[in-house]
Amino acid sequence: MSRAGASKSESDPILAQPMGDADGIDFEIIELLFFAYRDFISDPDAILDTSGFGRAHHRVVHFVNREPGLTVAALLDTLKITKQSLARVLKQLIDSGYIAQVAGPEDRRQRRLFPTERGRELALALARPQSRRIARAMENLDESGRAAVKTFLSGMINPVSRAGADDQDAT
Amino acid sequence: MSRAGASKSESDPILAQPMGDADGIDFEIIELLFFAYRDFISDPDAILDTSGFGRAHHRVVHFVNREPGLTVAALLDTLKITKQSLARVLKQLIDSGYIAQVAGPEDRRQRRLFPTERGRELALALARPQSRRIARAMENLDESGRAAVKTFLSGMINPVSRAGADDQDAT
DNA sequence: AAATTATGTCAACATAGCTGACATATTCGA
DNA sequence: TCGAATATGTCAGCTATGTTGACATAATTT
Repeated sequence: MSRAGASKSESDPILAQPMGDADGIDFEIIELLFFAYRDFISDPDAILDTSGFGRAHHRVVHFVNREPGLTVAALLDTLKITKQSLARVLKQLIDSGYIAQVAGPEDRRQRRLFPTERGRELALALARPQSRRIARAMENLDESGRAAVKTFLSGMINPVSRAGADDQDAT
Repeated sequence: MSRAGASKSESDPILAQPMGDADGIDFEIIELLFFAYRDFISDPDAILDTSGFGRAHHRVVHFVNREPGLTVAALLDTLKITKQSLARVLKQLIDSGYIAQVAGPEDRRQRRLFPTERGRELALALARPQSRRIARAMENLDESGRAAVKTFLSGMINPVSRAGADDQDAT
């Protein structure tokens, strides 16, 4: 070897030309997505800072409020994290009265997750500024424009894998 | 006190009703953004795993390639992180020959950042699958639909603060 | 009764943020 | 010309949130 393994030192030539859409890549949308998401997430972050929670708590509170009675397994599948990761934040949310667990009526091994009043309020408070931001970003679009946005965002999402596809933490 | 401070225990009443668009909040778009971004970022993540870098490196390599000659201060401003955070990943990228520094021609205190050939290749490799995903998501949209997507994403971004606005780490 | 499933938990580790403090070189302003 | 301000680097320690692996318990299924 003489090149390849290069751990700097022998002065690698430098590129002064910006990488641009000319390279056949849609950098414009890539960056718009980066900045849009960064700012979109900063709204709830500011609120979270106050209450001592983080983004992980946000996601849990959100989905439990969107689908009360969710099982732990379903939540793990939605978030695509491990149960050990979830355990930490879920415990905090339960201990501080934002979420409650109820043994499954059919299968009593399950812990179905429900929001408390307090949990519902937090979820709404976090969603409010995000919804306002979305409304602002949409205000100059007509119906077909809004539909295009939904089509686009839906198209960015991986198709759901059927059946008992790949597990995350199959212990 | 008797309510309010509630640290669970005395059985908080549970809410079984899902929180929905009825609450005057656009949960549909909120969730589409969450899932879209999660999957969008998973493409480069898979590549990064191979090379031993992470998302932080991805962002640095990306912006240095997009704007060669960027100063450290400008990069910090784009990323909205602290210099100590940046230092870690930047050092690794420089040491392994993806990025090179050059003293500023005007102001020699500056370290202008440039990609090497190796760095350019990495940036392109990371952007490729993201661009493909975007193309797929756009394939059923006409020109006005694509324009709507750009308008929407642009509208989601915070307006740039003028002049020497708020600093991040004013040492 | 044995195997499987749903969940919880302990321990250790990695990444990528953060704050605070201080060092160095260079430039700018009085 | 000298002192202040600026651009950057670096040390040390903390936090949040992800990861693996191993093992425990209760309930359900076969």
